Amino acid sequence: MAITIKDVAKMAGVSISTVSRVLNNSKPVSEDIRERVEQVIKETGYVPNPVARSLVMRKSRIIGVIVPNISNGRIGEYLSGIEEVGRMYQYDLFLCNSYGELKEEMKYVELLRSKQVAGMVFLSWKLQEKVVDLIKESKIPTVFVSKNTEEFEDIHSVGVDHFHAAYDMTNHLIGLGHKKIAFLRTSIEDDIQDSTVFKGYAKAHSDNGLDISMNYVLQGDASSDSGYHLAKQLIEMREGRPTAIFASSDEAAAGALGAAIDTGLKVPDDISIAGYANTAITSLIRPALTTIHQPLYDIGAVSMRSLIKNIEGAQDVPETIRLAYSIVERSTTRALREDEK
Amino acid sequence: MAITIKDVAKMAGVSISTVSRVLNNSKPVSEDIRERVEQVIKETGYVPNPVARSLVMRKSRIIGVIVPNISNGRIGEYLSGIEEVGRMYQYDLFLCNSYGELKEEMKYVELLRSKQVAGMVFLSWKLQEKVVDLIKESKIPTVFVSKNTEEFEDIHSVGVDHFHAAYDMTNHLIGLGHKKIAFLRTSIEDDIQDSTVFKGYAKAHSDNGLDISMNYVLQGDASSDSGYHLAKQLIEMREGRPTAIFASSDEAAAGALGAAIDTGLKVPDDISIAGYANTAITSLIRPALTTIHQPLYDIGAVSMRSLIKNIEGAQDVPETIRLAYSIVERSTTRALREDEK
DNA sequence: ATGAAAGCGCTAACAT
DNA sequence: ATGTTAGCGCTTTCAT
Repeated sequence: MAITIKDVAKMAGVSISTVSRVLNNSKPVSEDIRERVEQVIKETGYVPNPVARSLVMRKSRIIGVIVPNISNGRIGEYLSGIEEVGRMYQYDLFLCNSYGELKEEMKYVELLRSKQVAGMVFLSWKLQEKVVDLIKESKIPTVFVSKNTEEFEDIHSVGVDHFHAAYDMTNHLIGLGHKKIAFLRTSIEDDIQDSTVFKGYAKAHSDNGLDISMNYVLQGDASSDSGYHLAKQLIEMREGRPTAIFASSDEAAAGALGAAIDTGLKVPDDISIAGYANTAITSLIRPALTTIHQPLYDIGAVSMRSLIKNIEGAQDVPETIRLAYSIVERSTTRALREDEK
Repeated sequence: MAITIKDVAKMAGVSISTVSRVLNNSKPVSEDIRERVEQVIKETGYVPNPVARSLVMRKSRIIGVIVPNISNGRIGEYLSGIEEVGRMYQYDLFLCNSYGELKEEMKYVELLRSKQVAGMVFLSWKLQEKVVDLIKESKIPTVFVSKNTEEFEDIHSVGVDHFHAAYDMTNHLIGLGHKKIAFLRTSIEDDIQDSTVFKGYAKAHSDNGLDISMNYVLQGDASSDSGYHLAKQLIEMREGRPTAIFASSDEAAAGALGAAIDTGLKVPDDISIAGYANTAITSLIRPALTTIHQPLYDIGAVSMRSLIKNIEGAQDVPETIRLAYSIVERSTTRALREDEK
């Protein structure tokens, strides 16, 4: 059996309340007694039992983290940031993999609530109203990271302005002379018009007096496989083959690049490709991928810090934190010559 | 306040022990009472408080998972497997990122012990004796995943036979006619002779009557950056440039490939490259990377399953589980012509 | 400033 | 078969 507060009390010749007081600095304790207790703690290596603590305090130093896919590179980078600041503030992480499924998300929120977590970081490909409501009702301080956080009111969220990010990239492509820009969607919406990223893509077109053709807007998921197959479809178009592909995930963009190379196309000579998020693979593949840099690690870190501030300050002002993104032009995009436009 | 066992007992008109019994099926309860209690539970949506449970049982349904780097692709795949079977058996994951540092690893083991986790999955780039000893002493059921598990006795481990995997790949390369095979090491050992993977590389040479040149054995880490710079060194060699590079991580191999492409070399025409682990990037990059397939997801899943079996069976027979690996020949390697040998 | 005692929500030994 | 009770290890009134 591990040593308990009782043992420490006995050894120091004081009551357990006193030990608790020196442990938590909750009430004044005379100097000599404090020293005696601390001495015993050091000697015995006593560590308070966090389980007992949580029970009585109805609160733990555990942050529940719900993610849609642990093995995804982007999630990994968020997680690094989350973990880092969690550790800094002595919070522990309780990991839940929702597979992006609403049912799982709901289940995990309930689970975390029963675990008495101090707070939650909720990452999702696409936020659903039902979970948001459940979380609000649970009163557990939560920060959200998702592409569609702006659809909800009164929630804490950290991220990038996805609408403008997509807008800027599309605009950039148009500025390069591209008019036939395909868009690879990576999340399933009931209605495409709901997609924040798509809205940015569409707005950039209309602002430039360009129509978008739904033949160029393909639906898949964020995987490289999906990008590969979608791009293949695009490349095989008899006429009107797009001159650029904008994928809303780096993986899908990498897949598209693979498809281009496999079908003998040169990138960016024959087709331009742009990704989304600036994950590690973008600078690893050749040609290196043009993408939108998003400070994933920072988003993770900031969301965690903001969450902890919220927990400890017991404040509850919904905050929307937007971090800067930037277009990173690498080697998969180029300007069209006049005759190509 | 959430509803407790007391409330349920009162509402069902029974004692809390009875409720506890139907909850845990620990003792016979008459059919009608059981039904009444279950009815109340359903109506109220009561969920037992796992914290209180852990306190009295001195055990939780939490598995601590210590990993060296969450954002690493390989770790992500292990984690998926771990998470999946954990979920299947209703165990929750407590995540710790050690950054591969012994100090952190030790700290986390202590932390997890105080959290009364039911068991641990310990992933490490390189297992150190100190932490193994600490874990053994803690008596917490633990399964290890690391390249050097065979250096330790009486530990549970799941993985691949890294010695033979490296041996086979080197042998394969030699069979292709390569005699000048560079080796990119990815983990820092005090003594290179300690490295299991290096041993495989060396043995394949000696078995084929080949000497290894330490000029070809470069030391870096598992990152693509490291692979990039190391490969660049190799490529710039005035004479005796290696005809093949065997990197002990896919990322490093991908970096090496980038270096080759950037310096105008054709792969595999001018140089062959092989990686290690068959992570997602290997089939994403072009040319697709020859590597050693390791069932990462399965290793995660099997280690978790084996751990749970251990926890629940209360057995403690150290087991060494070796899963099959295989050489995956893709497009970064080729056979040398007679005149090139 | 210190100690005694209640109680957090639950399980399990003991009693009936 | 069911209820009573004693903790699990800790924090926090409430006395002193």
